Amino acid sequence: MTRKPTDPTRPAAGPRREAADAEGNVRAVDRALAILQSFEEGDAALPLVEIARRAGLHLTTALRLLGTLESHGFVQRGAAGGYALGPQLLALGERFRRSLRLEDQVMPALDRLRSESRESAAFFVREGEQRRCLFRQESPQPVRTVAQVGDVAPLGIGAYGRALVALEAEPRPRLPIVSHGERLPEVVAIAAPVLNGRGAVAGAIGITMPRYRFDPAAEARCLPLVLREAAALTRALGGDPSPILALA
Amino acid sequence: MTRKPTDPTRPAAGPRREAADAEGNVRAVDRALAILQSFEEGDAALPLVEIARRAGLHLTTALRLLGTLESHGFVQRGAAGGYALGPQLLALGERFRRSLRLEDQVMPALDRLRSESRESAAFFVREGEQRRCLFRQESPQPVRTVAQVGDVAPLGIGAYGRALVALEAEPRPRLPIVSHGERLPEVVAIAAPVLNGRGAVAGAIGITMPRYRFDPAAEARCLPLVLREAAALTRALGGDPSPILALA
DNA sequence: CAAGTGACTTCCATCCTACGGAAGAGAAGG
DNA sequence: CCTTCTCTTCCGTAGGATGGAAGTCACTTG
Repeated sequence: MTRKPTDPTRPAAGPRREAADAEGNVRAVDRALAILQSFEEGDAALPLVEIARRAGLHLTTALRLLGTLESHGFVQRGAAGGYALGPQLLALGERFRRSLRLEDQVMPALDRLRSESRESAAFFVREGEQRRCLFRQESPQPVRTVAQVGDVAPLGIGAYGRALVALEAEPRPRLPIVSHGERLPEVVAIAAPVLNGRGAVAGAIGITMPRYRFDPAAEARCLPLVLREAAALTRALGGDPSPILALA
Repeated sequence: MTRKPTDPTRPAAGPRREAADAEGNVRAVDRALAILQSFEEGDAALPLVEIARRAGLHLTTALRLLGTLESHGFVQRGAAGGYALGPQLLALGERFRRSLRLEDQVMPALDRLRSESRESAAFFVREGEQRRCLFRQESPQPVRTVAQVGDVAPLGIGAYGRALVALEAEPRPRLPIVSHGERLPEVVAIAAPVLNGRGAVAGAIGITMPRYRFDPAAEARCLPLVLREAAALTRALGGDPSPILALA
């Protein structure tokens, strides 16, 4: 018999996270990946003890796993003597993103959106019952960054989240979708779906801005922009934008 | 018996890579990371057999490790039934990059370089005896992309590679450094070092263009741009740009 | 200055887990 | 139908990962 989901003999106390191992997984790898995922936004270099605590691992175990991760460049030792995420992750992350072959089409569209709206533009894709930010261009204005590349958010809420399911929702919403503080307070987002060559939803493109900058003038300026780029990007991906334009 | 570097009984032919395990590493983790690294540029989804061959692993072993990697989102199964890199890598790669806290300063500088030069701009950091591309803004012109975020290249060669060591080279080179087809044929690059608040080299910033676009007019336009942004970025990082300007 | 504290590292015997052989399932092709 | 190929499940074994204990080092406290 193999690993039970709940093991009462586990180190206990209160490790923040737990290596939520699935049945049949390789434990050592589960734990190593749990270590990587124990790094949170803004953590520069974490001391060994902290990593072990977060991942719920024995000190020795964490040390050994970190050594292995380090020798592959997945973590690196900080100058002040802790462990930080390593550069190999950047290389693989970009490789993942390029494997989707969206960058060449999406980035120019985001560039146009940003320069014409002077707001942050982003592109999300659906990932099961979530969505993930794949690309982003920051507003040239000194605004708060609310989202980050690689982040996940729920489907069905927020402009991007609703845009991704817009073509299967009943009743069909008008496009582009505008959300006022729907997921994040004080934030307005405008988004529309993008189709690929097979007519499926490839993602959602749009712009995000602080609410105080969203007035009727901004609305009149930005909505057509988003719609235009959603259609342009759909064409660039070999798709037919008419299902999108039909809801405009 | 364990795996020798060369094992005649291996699945045949030539496994392209080998899990170059270091002493004291956790084997299962070594192998899992080797699987991740066996994905190359342009590989969309690899069949299990191919992954096992590249990583030099038994089929069963590769399958089990892939299962574990999949349950953490480090790989995902393609529609056509193979394995591809997973979205979790993007999240962690970006987290790594943000942990360096350079993005807010570097990206605006790259934006300016790109929009004023209409060429691709990039920022490299030193990583031991190599350098790695951390940020990049693509030229608006339809040019060939030569480098990618996350890529590594050697130090000491190419404009960026020489800029990173410019302040310790003898004799000191003039800045910015210009390379004509030095590392990549048909490519011209212009780069200069960037200093941080402690006076150390934080990285190198510059632009890259196809050789045919580099004429005296382009040179007169671009060199000051790179120098200006190297100094501006140095100031933005709290450093003193005078060592850079002294070599201009 | 010595004792104490806390983070990190090394060592090693034990037990359990990852391993890979073998065989089954499933699809594609002849 | 049989062959061939890729992928998957199963299970006994052995070698590897584990974690306790003790050692090192730097820094603080009495």
